[in-house]
Amino acid sequence: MLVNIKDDFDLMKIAESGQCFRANREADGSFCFLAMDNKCIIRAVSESEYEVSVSEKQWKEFWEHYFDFGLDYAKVRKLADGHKDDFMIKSCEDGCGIRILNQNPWEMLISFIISQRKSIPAIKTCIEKLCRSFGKVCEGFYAFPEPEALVKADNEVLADCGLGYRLEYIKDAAAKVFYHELDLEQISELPDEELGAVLKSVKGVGDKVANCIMLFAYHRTASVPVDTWVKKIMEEDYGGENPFLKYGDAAGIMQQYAFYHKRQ
DNA sequence: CTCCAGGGTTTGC
DNA sequence: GCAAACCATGGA
Repeated sequence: MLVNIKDDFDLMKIAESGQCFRANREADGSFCFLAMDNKCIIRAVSESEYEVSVSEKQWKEFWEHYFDFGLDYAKVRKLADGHKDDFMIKSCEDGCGIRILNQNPWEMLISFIISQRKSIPAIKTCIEKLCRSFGKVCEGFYAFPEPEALVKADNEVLADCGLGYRLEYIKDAAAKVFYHELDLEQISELPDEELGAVLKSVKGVGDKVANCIMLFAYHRTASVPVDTWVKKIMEEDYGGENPFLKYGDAAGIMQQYAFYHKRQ
């Protein structure tokens, strides 16, 4: 099916933005996005036209929300001009096309627990092994594992996925979700501060990982995950100050532009 | 071989 | 309250 996309949309930048770990460029130039047990192959055919592998129903009901087409990113990028914020103006130009995806909270919880002290390629490898070992077999791919599969997972097979010391964190998270000690859907009603506190009750989830889950799963765009790259930005480009807070509800989006720019 | 990665928890002061 | 030590593994 053909879809028309007029707002910022750069598949390569989104796939490499470090917010999703199961998006890849194929040899033919198309991009494959996997989310839980959903798959979409998408390819640019002209300036604003894209060929997608899913039905109109699936596109409207799932992927439009996934790619966050409800938000005007061109408008967000203009905020940097208003603050005369040179580093952020460059970041917005450089990162133009990035969007904050609406991803599954469970997938983000597990993915970002794994992310600590790992490079992005290593995270992707680790998650792919998890899916291959514990995910449902779908047409041409493995789904992201359900909580039940990880609760019941054999520790040796889990260890072979390269989790390292994070294995007990993953087990704790899976148990809390599977036995409804943590309801990832219900907590979506909570205000930012309480949502963050609940997420941090999971072992291995600290301030940074909680903020990633809030931003990339619950679309709390005021959340700013502070990682090694953001610390570098604050130290090297803003004299120790946090340059994102002044953007309020757009802080997390500006952070994502800056993260992309700094990593280039 | 060495270094470090989208950090968090535990320990010691 | 804070800083330092420690954590297991893969990719560059």
